[in-house]
Amino acid sequence: MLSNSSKYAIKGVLYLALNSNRDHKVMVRDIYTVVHVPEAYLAKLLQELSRHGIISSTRGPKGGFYLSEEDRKHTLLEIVQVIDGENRLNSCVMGIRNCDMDNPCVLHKLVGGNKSKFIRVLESTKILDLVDGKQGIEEFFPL
Amino acid sequence: MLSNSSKYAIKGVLYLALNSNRDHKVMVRDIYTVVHVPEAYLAKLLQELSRHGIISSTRGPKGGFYLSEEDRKHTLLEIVQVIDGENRLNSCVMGIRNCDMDNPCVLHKLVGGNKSKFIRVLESTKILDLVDGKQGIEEFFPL
DNA sequence: CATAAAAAGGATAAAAATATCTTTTAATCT
DNA sequence: AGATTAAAAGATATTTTTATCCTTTTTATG
Repeated sequence: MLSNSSKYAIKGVLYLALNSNRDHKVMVRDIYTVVHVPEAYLAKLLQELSRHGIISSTRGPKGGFYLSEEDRKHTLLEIVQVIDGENRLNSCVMGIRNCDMDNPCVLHKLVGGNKSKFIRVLESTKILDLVDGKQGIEEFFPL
Repeated sequence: MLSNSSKYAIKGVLYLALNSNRDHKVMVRDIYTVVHVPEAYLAKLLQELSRHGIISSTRGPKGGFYLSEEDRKHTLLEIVQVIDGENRLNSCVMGIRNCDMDNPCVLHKLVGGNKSKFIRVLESTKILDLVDGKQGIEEFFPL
């Protein structure tokens, strides 16, 4: 449903949400040990998100990745779509051909409701929603 | 969430549910064109299910795969567990360490509810439930 | 008993996902 | 300007998943 890559990406972004801003950028090196994702791999994912304007980055000394206030308004779904592509989430849970959310097959009806709900959650959850909750920051870690 | 292999397996079993019984066994050859799964690959999956006693088979002329009345009482979850292993479905949706359904992380709470529901559907749906519905057989195909 | 039909099993191949390594580009700081 | 730092980009490697092929074993039937 979600690839590892997407999960990694979300974790990375969550770290950024908690620990970065325009004046405090963080290097992949600071992130990867905390979120338990291989450094180079995480770098790739963040680069991809950056290219798509989901997160921000600058090169060079004092550079790094960070989230602007605007960035924080992006949804989890946007992250997933950048990393996994548009299709993965929308295709039939059961892999049935010619079957999607609009025209669900019999198996789809069984489980499809849950899935669309899952997507709706991703769609309606902004990055800032994750952090602005009542929970303390600690609750997020270890990721 | 579900591997392709699991989906293939479920489709194959569904075909068996609709088209086989102890007195009418079917060959992989009859199934694979209908459910759009590569012949040899489907054979492997069905063999695996057969070894685990989820479906039945006999060799030789007039042999093939089929579902006994007992077989039909197996759940979709059992199929998935044979094919994907126990772990895949139970691990955290977000891939967070030390997080499972009993001790959900923050991200888990967001989406975890949907997932456990998904699992509960798989768990509570027997093979015969799929076929005994009001829907006509045609509705299941093309798979 | 011979033969053919069909699953079972083993070994290999191809593709996709995951991960690492190396080089390039851009920013900052002497 | 030159040195250094860090992301960006590109190339390569590894692992897992998916798929195929080929041989062996079992079994019904003539």
